Amino acid sequence: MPRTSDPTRNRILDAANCLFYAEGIRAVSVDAVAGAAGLTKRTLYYHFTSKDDLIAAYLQSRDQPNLALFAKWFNDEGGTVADRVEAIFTHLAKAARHKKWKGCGFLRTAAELANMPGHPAIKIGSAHKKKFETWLADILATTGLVEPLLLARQVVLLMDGAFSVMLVHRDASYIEAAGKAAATLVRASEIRNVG
Amino acid sequence: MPRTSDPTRNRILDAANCLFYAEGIRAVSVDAVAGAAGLTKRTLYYHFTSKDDLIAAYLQSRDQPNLALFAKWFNDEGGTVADRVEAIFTHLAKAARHKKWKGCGFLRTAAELANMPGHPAIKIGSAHKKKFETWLADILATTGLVEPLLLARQVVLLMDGAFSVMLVHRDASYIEAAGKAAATLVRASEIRNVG
DNA sequence: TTGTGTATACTCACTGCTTAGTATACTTTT
DNA sequence: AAAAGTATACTAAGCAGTGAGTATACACAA
Repeated sequence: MPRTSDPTRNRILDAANCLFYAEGIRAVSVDAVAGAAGLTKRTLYYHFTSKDDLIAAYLQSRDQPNLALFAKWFNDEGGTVADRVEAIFTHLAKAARHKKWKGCGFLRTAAELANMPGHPAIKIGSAHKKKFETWLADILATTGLVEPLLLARQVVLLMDGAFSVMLVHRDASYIEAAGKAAATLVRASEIRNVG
Repeated sequence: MPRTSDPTRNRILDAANCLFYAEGIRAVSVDAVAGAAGLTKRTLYYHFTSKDDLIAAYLQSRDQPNLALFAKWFNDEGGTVADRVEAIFTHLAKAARHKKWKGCGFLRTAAELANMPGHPAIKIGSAHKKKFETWLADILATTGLVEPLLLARQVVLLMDGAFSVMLVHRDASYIEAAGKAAATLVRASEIRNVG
């Protein structure tokens, strides 16, 4: 049984990450991933039991890095909580202007696998989104805002809306509009708390 | 050249609508659509030039019905504009609890075709979303709210966020949270206008 | 130190199936 | 007869997954 730190396994995951994110899950064959990783399909099947297994592992490998990036964007910002939440969107809009940007891998995979609700990859996506929501709710609660759970959820909805709408319009100003909305909601929560 | 009102063409579109929405674009073969429509693939190719053409026609056929439904949900509701906007989300949440519900066909198609930015189906999706945004902005402007364009866009972002997040969590309370956020934003816009 | 056993990590070649799209011919309608 | 519409049967390519075998490395016994 190959170990998690296996360099070959990681090479396959890197290739899967590139291809699945760039082209989509169903559009990329196992052969293509193996080829990009510089080995044969049979070897890939030595490290992963199936394509579904590979898809799940691909998303799992994106969980921590993505969360860390959002946290960094928030933490590097000064000002009020509203400002710092909006900063996440500002950085997202910047990233989204790059040509290779194709939205959120978790959401796109869930959309593609909408006919398989119990798919392992969707569960991993669900856990990932929940982690972000909880992280944000904790921050909002610590700041003393009212209804931090609801507020965090609403910010998440704006963020995921921005991810999705971008794939339709390819216009990063939507992400900035979402950021403004998030800031408005946070400030409304501040006001309600003070008053 | 077959006409738009062709009953056979519509039968194919109905089948495409059911299958593409239920299973996804790439997961459904042209054969499957033809079979569900009760005819052979060759006949389908007489009415549509390619699978991409069929996909685009499928989304085009959903444009007006979907917009009409949202308008009905809004118009049937009494109360303030905020209440009526929130009503759209409430109805959406109700629809989303059905097992067959699989989110927004336009967004899911855009997510699946994220590697083909210029695809006709994505352009149709873009036009559809723009129409809804414009319809809402007109209402908000007529009501005398400040920045109706931005506000309409933010409501759209919440709605599309709700569509997408639902595919990950399968929890309709997210749609209600989005509705509350939309109402909060609309009311914040009212307040700013009055003050 | 040489030989034997074994697990790891890999490749080549393949199966069985599905795919989008087409060449050709038949039927029905006008 | 001519045109529209449909079916049968096909091509050529791609797909996920597998059977069978190989190179390497490392363990341990003689």
